Amino acid sequence: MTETAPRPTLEAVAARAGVSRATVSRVVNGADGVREPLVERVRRAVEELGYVPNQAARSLVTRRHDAVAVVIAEPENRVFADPFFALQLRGISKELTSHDNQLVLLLTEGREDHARVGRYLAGGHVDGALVFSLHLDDPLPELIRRAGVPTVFGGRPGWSDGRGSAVYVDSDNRGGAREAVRHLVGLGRTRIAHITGALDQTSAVDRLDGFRDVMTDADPRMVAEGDFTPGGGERAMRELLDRCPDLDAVFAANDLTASGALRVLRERGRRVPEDIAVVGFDDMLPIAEQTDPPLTTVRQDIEEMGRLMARLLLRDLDRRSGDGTAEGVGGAPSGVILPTTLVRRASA
Amino acid sequence: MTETAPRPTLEAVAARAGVSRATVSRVVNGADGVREPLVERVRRAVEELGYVPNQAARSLVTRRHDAVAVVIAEPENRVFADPFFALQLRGISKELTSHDNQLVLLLTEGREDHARVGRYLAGGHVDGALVFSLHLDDPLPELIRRAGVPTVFGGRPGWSDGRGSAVYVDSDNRGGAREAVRHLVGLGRTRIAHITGALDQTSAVDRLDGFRDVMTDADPRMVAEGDFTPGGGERAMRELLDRCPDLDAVFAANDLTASGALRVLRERGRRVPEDIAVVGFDDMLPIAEQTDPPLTTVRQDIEEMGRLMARLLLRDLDRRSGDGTAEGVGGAPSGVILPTTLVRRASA
DNA sequence: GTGAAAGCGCTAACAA
DNA sequence: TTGTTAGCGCTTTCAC
Repeated sequence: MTETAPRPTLEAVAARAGVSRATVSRVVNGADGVREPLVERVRRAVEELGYVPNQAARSLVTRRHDAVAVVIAEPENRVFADPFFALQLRGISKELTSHDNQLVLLLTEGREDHARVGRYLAGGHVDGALVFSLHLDDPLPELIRRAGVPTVFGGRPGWSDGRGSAVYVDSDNRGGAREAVRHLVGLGRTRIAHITGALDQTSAVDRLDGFRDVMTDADPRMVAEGDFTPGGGERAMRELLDRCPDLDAVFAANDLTASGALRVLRERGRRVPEDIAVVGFDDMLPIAEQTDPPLTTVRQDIEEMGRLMARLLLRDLDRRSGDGTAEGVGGAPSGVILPTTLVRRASA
Repeated sequence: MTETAPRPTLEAVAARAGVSRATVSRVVNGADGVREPLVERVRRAVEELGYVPNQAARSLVTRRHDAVAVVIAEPENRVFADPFFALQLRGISKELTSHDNQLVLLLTEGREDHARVGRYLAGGHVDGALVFSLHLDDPLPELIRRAGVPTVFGGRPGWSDGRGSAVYVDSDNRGGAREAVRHLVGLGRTRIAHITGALDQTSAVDRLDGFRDVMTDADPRMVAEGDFTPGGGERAMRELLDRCPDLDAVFAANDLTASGALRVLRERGRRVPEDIAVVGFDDMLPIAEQTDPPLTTVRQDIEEMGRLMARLLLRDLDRRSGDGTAEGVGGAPSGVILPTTLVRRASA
């Protein structure tokens, strides 16, 4: 490793180009009102010196950081068990990158971490935040609200309203669930069960609601609670089979859950889809394509969700820097709901 | 959203506590040499005002950012298809967090991104970098070297040495592979095949070497090239079966590959493990436990790898801030190799 | 159109 | 032990 290279400053560039710091600053920041020959000279000096602006110095005066925090609050291990999280990050990263913003990742696992995140957000290190995986009792939204950082949520926040508006991006969980169940109905199935996700998350609640929209007269015993994991899927599937041995279809709250259910069905000698049809949710490829049989499932465009969240946030940040203040995007509780599509494979 | 709150400054705290800015700074930064009563007064003022230090101002003078970049260079989609990446991030995040460092995530997908990353790293926005998923022809290491940022690599970098030292953390890919193959030998298998990973990554090469260490006289036709994906596993498995119909075991370069192989075996009516035993690598739970049959595989502690990388980097950063300069940790090309363990399930 | 000068909020000598 | 002071590198009025 070499000596810490003494990085050139604006001053140095100015000297080299024979102009003032102010002029260099203007050129570097693309402000107009500098005459062409000077621009050229400055550009060359920047090039020759390998000048890169010092972000800290800049932030100190502009109060912008061109950085966004991504907060992933997941006490359990779920996020880490499926690629959901990676895909969202990718979408976010692409969008932020194309707007020259940095992504600061904040992973939290317990209560202690919340305080830390709250402090960080309140510390004004980033211009905004993208927040995921909220659970109903999560203290994080409140901390974030108090921190006063512009925020976009991933997934509909679960708090009963009155707590002010929230900007969020979500999949059409309810509509997607309806489509899944209708598909099963269209297959001639009549004894359709549902394995829910973790019901402290709105995505699970919404999918359950979608199920009920179609199965208006569903026997309550046809619904078993899962938790979005394969293990939960297994447990729930066993319950269902014990309670209602004659069921002929299952809609699982996600693909992981479905994979657990499939395992139990195989173990109990039920053929899929002949005896029991199975539909999942997510279309996580490494899961959905690898199960036996491959899973019919509801696809949501995870990467696009991430992208859209970032886009909404950046737009909001731009608006704020115009006037001094701003409401949540649009001034009212606003959510953007992305469509889902049913992907047919062999399981239903 | 409310007005942008005018955050209190050191000055404000000092005024409130009736001391100088310097004293407040000392208290805030935990420097000793301030008498108890004053400390107390300052603490109270900080509390009352809700003071949070302005990181930009601090960095401007200290030239520390307490931030580390995590660079994940993955042109393909592989990282996003398995939870590898999430686990490493978790390990890194935990370690950084406990040392009050932030994690800046840099995802790259193509050549254009490399330049951007290089610029960012050279821009002195972060104190160091953790870099993953290097491929043999990757231009990134060179960019990073030129940026002069202290770096720890995840996985042994593939360049032929002479290009200077590199600090890295890796699993014992070769040893793990040996153990896997020996296990198959111990099972009485004699016609053992190997499906490699993407051979432009050292992990794949090392696992192949491990295979060869044990199967010294292996028929070259018993090795088929894969790419760490299920699809690659399928393709390779078909090849192997066509070339050597009498093989009785397969060691796959990772679990995803193994899952593809299993699918082909099932499709061709070969029983696992009776006819053909299969061993994977990684022990990615959602994959390894869900396959049919569950996968015997070589576990590497991914999260610990991430943790260790962060620890090494932070230690190095601390050392540097002591004297002005420093060599790569230990002053020589140095790698830390983490042990692997064989996990027995049903497939072998 | 360009430059001079005044800070942004903080740390780190140095004095007291 | 505490306070005073001089910048860190940049943007941004405000004159010219």
